[in-house]
Amino acid sequence: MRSATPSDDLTARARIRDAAVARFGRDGFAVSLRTIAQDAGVSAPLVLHHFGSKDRLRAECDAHVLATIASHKADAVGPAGADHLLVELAQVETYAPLVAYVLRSIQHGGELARTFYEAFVADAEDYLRAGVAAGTVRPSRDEAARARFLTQQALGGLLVSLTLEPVDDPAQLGARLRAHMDAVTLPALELYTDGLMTDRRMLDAYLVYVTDPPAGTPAADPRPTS
Amino acid sequence: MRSATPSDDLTARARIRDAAVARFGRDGFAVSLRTIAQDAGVSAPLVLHHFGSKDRLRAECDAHVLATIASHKADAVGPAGADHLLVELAQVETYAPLVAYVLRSIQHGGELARTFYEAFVADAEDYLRAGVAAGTVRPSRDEAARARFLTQQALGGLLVSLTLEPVDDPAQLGARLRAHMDAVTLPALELYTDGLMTDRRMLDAYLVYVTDPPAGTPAADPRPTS
DNA sequence: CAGAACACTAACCGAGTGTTCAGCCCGTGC
DNA sequence: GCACGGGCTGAACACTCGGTTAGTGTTCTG
Repeated sequence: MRSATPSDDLTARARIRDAAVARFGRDGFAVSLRTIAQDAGVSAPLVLHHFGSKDRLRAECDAHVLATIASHKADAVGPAGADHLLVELAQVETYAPLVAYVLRSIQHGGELARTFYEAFVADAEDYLRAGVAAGTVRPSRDEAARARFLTQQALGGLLVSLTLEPVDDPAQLGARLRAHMDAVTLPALELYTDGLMTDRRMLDAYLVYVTDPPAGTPAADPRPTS
Repeated sequence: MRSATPSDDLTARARIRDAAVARFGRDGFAVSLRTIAQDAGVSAPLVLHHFGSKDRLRAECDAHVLATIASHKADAVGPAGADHLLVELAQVETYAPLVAYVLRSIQHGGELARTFYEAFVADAEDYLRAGVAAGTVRPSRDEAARARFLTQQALGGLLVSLTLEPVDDPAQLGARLRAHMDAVTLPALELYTDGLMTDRRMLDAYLVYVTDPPAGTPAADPRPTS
């Protein structure tokens, strides 16, 4: 579809899409079409005229954000995965709205959220595998679970921080994320380097527990009558 | 306020409040008063008659959930803090809606969310302090930051997991949270026991970086021309 | 210049929202 | 018997929402 001239993408349609991305990222997906239209400097029906419905506008925003960030992912290959990419990207003023949109999307759930999340998990798995191969990262008993765990926690921590102390001005999102990283780096590096426990008792206990669970269903089913 | 007879709290008013907590937890705070009223088996105006406005109903739900969970917190003093309390509580069928409400609240932000979060952070700080004193937990260079970091990540991970794969039936929330803990326990214990890195290079590099930052703005400025 | 195609808007629609109001039902006190 | 008052409801209000329609200019094409 959309076989029109390339200049088509530089006109009001793109303006509306960008305004929608910015508004969605700022205020969530419950914002009205009229607000978006006003931001773009057009009338509300024109939004529908171009995108058909609010859902399709949302879908187009998803695709746009996904494509834009994916195209800039190769460049920003840093030492840490997952959230670090978003933080780096949010520093660049232009991409801050896109990052806000992604975070809003993950907070809200839905298809794009899962897509991004799975991509982050895959990235983390690659990084960890490379680290293990290089000898800088300890191997895990379940590499996939560890990659998922780490990205889930990193992304979730970011989200909690941002939800509890929301950033009003999207221009300050970059600084805000940087502050989050600053607050998190020391505890994270401590934990990643030395761990938390002084001995292996809890881990060992869990390992024998999980390989040889105490007879019957563990704790989920209070009455294992079957 | 509410100096009425104690039986007042067992009637429709309480029924509406409970229905509201359940619905808010299930579908978020955007649900209509009519839906809540229907759940409670009353008319929509009666909800207003009892609570004045939707906001005040929300506030009353907040207070109720906060009081109920706080009163049961002393009992469920477990080994891990923060999210573990919620998981334990969600196992009990009666409290599952309350837990859903809390998580929904943290996802949404607002006052109650901050209240709960800060309480969790304080709890984690206590646990960690006790662990350090008992010699089972390594001391940190910044205990407050570590407590905040750990609860933020644990809570955020829970939230991300639940948002990306939402649970439809509130009765399954307990099982769902238990599954999350199962998926997370092994990587977490591995990380807490052995850490992630094989050497101290990154931590040491960060420590000298943070105590003696390279002149000028550190990393935010891509062109340290100075 | 005619005419089609396009970008765009004012006015409107039906649905759903929180909220208000007049009044019903029913137990209680005179 | 009857007024009364509180729990409660149906109808309706004012408002906003996403979406539709009909019609305006503008612009490009032949």
